Amino acid sequence: MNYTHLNLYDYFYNLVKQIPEGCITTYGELARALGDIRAARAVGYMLSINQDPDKIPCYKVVHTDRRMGKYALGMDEKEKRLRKDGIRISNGIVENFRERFFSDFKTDYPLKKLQDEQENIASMANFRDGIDEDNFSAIDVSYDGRRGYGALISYNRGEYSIINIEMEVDFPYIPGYLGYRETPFVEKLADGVDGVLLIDANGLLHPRKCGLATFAGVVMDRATIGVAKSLLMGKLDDNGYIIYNNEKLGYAINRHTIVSPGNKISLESSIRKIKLLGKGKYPYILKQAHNETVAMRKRRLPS
DNA sequence: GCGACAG
DNA sequence: ATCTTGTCGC
Repeated sequence: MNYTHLNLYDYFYNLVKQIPEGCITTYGELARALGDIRAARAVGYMLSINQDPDKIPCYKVVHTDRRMGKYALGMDEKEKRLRKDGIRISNGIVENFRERFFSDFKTDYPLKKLQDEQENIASMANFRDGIDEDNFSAIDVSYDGRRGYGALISYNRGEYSIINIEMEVDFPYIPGYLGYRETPFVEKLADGVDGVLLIDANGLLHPRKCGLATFAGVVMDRATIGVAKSLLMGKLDDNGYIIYNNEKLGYAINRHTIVSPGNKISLESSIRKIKLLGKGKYPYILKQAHNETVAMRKRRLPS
């Protein structure tokens, strides 16, 4: 199963280049041009790692409430560049915000298209048991800017083994779109390793029923279980289940161990498996995978 | 004004 | 996730 490989960084920086001379826009407006207001923080993040502030004019992006916002080259520099464009600033507030506000981006709202794709992928997930659960692997990824460090720790046929990889990412973290960021790691790490994949994320417990565990599970036609450390959405009922729109989508083993099925496994089996593995706590194998990715990243940091 | 917001 | 340029809703 294939899916859209979109370089959201490139797409985004091209949107920023569209802001006309003498105009400003907001983080939120750029997020809407991407297709989802929930990308607003990712907009700030992508601007913060902008490698070319002269060609990609991120100084033109300000807060919705007219505050100037931050700038990697310093607030004074942002104010200076804005003033040069005729933007009036007083006490860090944009005075002529209204007449200089630009929102007419030429865009095809890529995140909306990805949402449609997620719904389609979700419709292909199945939650029937049948896969051998005795062999399993845990996957996690750490980041340093656009560089990602992924690790897989597997317990197969009584033996532990570890695989790690390093790749550049072309998609930032945006709540609801983790599949597009991390599926490439899952595919590469789990290729040739059999058994159930435990993924540090949600599966069914997702606004479009397509968290990373489901997304990657369907793409790879593999059994996956999502084990998140915090609640993305929904409410806990009296029995520990997580309910969203009157549907049971997940289960909280504890406050920091949120289980939802990804693909080719039921919610009940997912709960049983993770409860057993972690003895009611966050499974150690997932913690190990996380520790490994952090170690990889620190090893690579400039010495 | 404070929390939500997978990683 | 890292230590970092947000927004909305209660």
